[in-house]
Amino acid sequence: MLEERKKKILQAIIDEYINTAEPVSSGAIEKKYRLGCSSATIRNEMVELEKTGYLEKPHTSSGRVPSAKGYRFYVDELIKEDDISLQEIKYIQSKLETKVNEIEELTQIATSTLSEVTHYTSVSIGPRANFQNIEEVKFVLLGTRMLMAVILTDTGIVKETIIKFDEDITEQQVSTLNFIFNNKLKGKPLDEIDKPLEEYIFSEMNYSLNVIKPIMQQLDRVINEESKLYLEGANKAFELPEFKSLEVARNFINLIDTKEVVRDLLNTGFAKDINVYIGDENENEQLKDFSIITFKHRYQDKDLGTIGIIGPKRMDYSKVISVMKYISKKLNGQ
Amino acid sequence: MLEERKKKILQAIIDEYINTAEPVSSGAIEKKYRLGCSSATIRNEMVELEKTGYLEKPHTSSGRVPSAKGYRFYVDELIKEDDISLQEIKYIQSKLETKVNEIEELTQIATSTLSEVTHYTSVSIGPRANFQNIEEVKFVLLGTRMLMAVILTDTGIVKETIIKFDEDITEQQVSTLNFIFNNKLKGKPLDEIDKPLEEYIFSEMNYSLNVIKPIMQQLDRVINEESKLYLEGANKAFELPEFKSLEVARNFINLIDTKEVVRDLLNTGFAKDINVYIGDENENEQLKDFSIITFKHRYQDKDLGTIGIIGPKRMDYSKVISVMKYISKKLNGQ
DNA sequence: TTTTAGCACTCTTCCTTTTTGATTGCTAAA
DNA sequence: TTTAGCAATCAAAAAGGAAGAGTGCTAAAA
Repeated sequence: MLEERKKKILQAIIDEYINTAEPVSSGAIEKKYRLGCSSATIRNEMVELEKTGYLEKPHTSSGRVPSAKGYRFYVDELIKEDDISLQEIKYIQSKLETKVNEIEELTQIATSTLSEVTHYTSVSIGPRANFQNIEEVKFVLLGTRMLMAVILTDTGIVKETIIKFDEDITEQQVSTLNFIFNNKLKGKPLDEIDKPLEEYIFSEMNYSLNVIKPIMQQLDRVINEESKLYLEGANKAFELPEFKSLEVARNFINLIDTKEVVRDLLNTGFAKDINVYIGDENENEQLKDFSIITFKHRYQDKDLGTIGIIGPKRMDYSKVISVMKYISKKLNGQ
Repeated sequence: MLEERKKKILQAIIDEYINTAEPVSSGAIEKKYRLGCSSATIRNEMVELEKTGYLEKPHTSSGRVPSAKGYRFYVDELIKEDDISLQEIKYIQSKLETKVNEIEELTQIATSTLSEVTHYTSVSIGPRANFQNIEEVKFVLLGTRMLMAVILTDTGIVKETIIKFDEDITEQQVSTLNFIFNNKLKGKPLDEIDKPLEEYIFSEMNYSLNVIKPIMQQLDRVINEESKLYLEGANKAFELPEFKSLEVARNFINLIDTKEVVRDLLNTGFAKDINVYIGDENENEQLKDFSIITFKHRYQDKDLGTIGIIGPKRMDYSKVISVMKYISKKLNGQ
């Protein structure tokens, strides 16, 4: 689709731009990259690459800058595989070996490691609770009027919540609750906890409404509640030259401060292992100046959350994707 | 210590500067504030106020700007009491009425409300666990090799943690654990959970080391672990004119991104109800351009966490302090 | 003695103009 | 098809100048 030399020139321009953040001139390419042709030839090719939409010019007499289409081609066709050093591999290994008791913690360690190695802002979120099946539900009485409900899912994720009552709860009632919920819910998807169970309890058990109602409400809340966002290295963004512009900096802070947008981002589209959204490929207007790269934290093919990077369009895609692939492989058990 | 007229002029200058973020001229004060004297007189007083260190001049022919000493005097002596509107009171009331099951949630609601009403970035942290007494400890078996320990403190704060084992745990063992911990620990401060208990268990119970060791380790971790920071409205800072300077903006992001600094801030010095740290009154160099105002979330005089605001030195101290006082009063039960 | 009008002086800010230098696109020769 | 050469373009930096806000000082007024 693109002749070999054009590819090489495009790759050189994008590599150079990723490094310098300055529009790239034909002269710079001629000098730095041995392509066996003069700057005039490169210039001619650049005109073509601009006509076909891979490059852009900030103004008439400036060098070229990759367009979104250019980046897309770069990511799809020109990316460097395994752009990761031995040192980085060792660092990631040591970080991921940390012993954790909760999966969420491992996701967070992976997220912060990703940010440290790539120097971009990273973000993660746990899996949607309602896609998981219930393994076990346990109720614990705390004091006399407070109940803790602990839900264990088949993916090994534990969710707990506290329910307060206006009247005393007896240990007897707690045992009954434990019995009902475990018999009725084992193996069911979490979102089935709602209606059918409520009906069952009311018909079969004739259970006190004052006790069941708050429990159902709170369980419903916990199950449907979005899991917490974890953000790491927001300050790293400010090292980048694009953040010299106050406008861009402000947009970025607004973006990561309005959690919903980031959440949506992490919750959409997982056709591939690694998902790359470049600039205005994102539906959200706020994201037009940024690129997002995400992948799923999987263990034995179970979804344990999503991890992503938010950075400028001029991102080191090769590095980020290589690091992500490595982390993803490690998380999934080698 | 300062004559009446000087006070009035200082107050006028600071009020004006807080509003406009521009150096304040003698003429502006004469026009806007009815002080019954000419701009020349005000000018003369300003010279004195500068000599005694309350004011500063960015350059020879500019208006005056408050110094740290000026702000300090303003906060100590000139602050407006109850600088809070009826509308704001109503808004805060409605927010704080939200029914919550966990105290942490209430702290967070208070924190975000504070940010919304004042338009500054707010931050909060839970109480130090090891200052609290244990009310109850409960162990719950999840599956066969996972134990959840739930600790209820006398302040009503619930902490839970998961412990994983390499061997199966029986319900029998769990009951024994519940019995031991509750008899031995009730009413004790959380940090006594460590050594004495371990000894007791080993001597009295002859309990399997494989079970007790991980439990003790994990409990120790949970108790000594700092509670999570909650940050709200970081983007609000970018509306302020001082954040036009990239330097300041970057410092701010670095600050709130390195959690330790914020944590230290919230964990120090509670001589007064409301604590104000202006600019370089903060020990940390990073904070020299910012002011911090903090207060304790108390309920029935029990410490439930700390809530604070981080903003520019040119902060609306009257408003922030009034709003904080009101929120603090409401949290403490009217 | 205190206050105030008047005014020269100081600096920043904003605007315009000039200079510089990088880079292109085109032309014509290789 | 490639390349050397060169005029044309335009942003960015530097330089210059005008405007205006504000001060500090002096001398008169209260």
